[in-house]
Amino acid sequence: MIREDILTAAAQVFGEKGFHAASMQDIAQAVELRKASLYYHVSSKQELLAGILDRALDILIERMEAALDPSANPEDKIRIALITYQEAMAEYPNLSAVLLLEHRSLEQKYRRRHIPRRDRFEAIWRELIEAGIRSGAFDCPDAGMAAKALLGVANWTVTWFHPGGRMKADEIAKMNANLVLNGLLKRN
Amino acid sequence: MIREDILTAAAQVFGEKGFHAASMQDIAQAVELRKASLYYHVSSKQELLAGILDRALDILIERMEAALDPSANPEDKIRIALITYQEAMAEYPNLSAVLLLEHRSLEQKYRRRHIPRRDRFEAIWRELIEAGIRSGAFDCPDAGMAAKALLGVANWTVTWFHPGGRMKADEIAKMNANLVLNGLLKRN
DNA sequence: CCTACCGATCGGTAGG
DNA sequence: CCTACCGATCGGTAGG
Repeated sequence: MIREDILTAAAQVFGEKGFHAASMQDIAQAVELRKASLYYHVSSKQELLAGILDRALDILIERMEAALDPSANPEDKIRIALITYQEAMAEYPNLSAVLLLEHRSLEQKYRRRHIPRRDRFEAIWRELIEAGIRSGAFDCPDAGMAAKALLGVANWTVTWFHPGGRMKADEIAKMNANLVLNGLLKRN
Repeated sequence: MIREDILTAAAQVFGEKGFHAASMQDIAQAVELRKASLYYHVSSKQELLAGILDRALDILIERMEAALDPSANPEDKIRIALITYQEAMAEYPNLSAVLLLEHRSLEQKYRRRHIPRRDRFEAIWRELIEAGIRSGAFDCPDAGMAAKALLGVANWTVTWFHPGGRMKADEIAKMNANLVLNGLLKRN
């Protein structure tokens, strides 16, 4: 589908320049069409942004669900989830960057659909942490805050990670998972 | 100075809308001038952005240096630095948001001046962590990565914190500091 | 510090 | 999917 190609190109352009700095002309050039032709496949720049955010959340949630073993203990679940999440972000850097940094450019209409989905994604993390508190493994006064901290560690990587850098994505993912889990686990 | 007022207004507008979504007209309106009059005090929109980033780094570095006791142990230093940093960000939310999220809108000329300053700021954190590794207090395989993780926890708050929310800034600062330090400290 | 204005570019539409 | 074009707005300047 051409629409998929346009979405991918838009994610790249939005991810590199930011939503408002990117133009429909930039996207048209990336898919080798004229700007006006984009509007046969897409109704507006806003709808394109919303489509990217949907796709990004779909992929990330799907990956995490596929990786999580329901019978594992809370500690292992969080470790697996965190590593999977970070590796998926490294695999789809443009989608991730747009999801995490550009959603504020969404206008009301689309934002009201998106924010609840994003909140549900955040709730997955909070529930994983709550399970670890209930089991007695974690020493943590507030699961919601811990989820924000955990997501801060993971999400912040989109602002600085580049594939050619000193460390590979999976190394970063493991080290961050170790640090976060060490921070959550109870001390004896 | 009127220039200071313009900088403050610009930080607010850039912080709320993002650099490219904000117009010089928006800033003029906020300081009750005509758009053209801004150019008597400021040479360009880019220079405004650069001025905000300078001011933000100046304030944050000054605060941290004032709070740090050189004779304290590494663990206490990091705790104090982290709490001070987060409270300063809560006190200057617009400057902080622009510093952390809008620097990529800087054009080459200004970016080349800014990035080294920002890197030096990051180096402060890495060195604090290295001191803790040397003293034997921290169990951490890579100080640079730990600094990125720590900054992720702190910096990510600019994307979600609002003064009227469930938790106050100083509570968040303390909880994040506890989590990060717990993550860094060696287990016995 | 203002009014008036510039060329460029924006998102989007008409019509085929 | 194209050419041609729209009104609106952009950052910035001229001139006083």
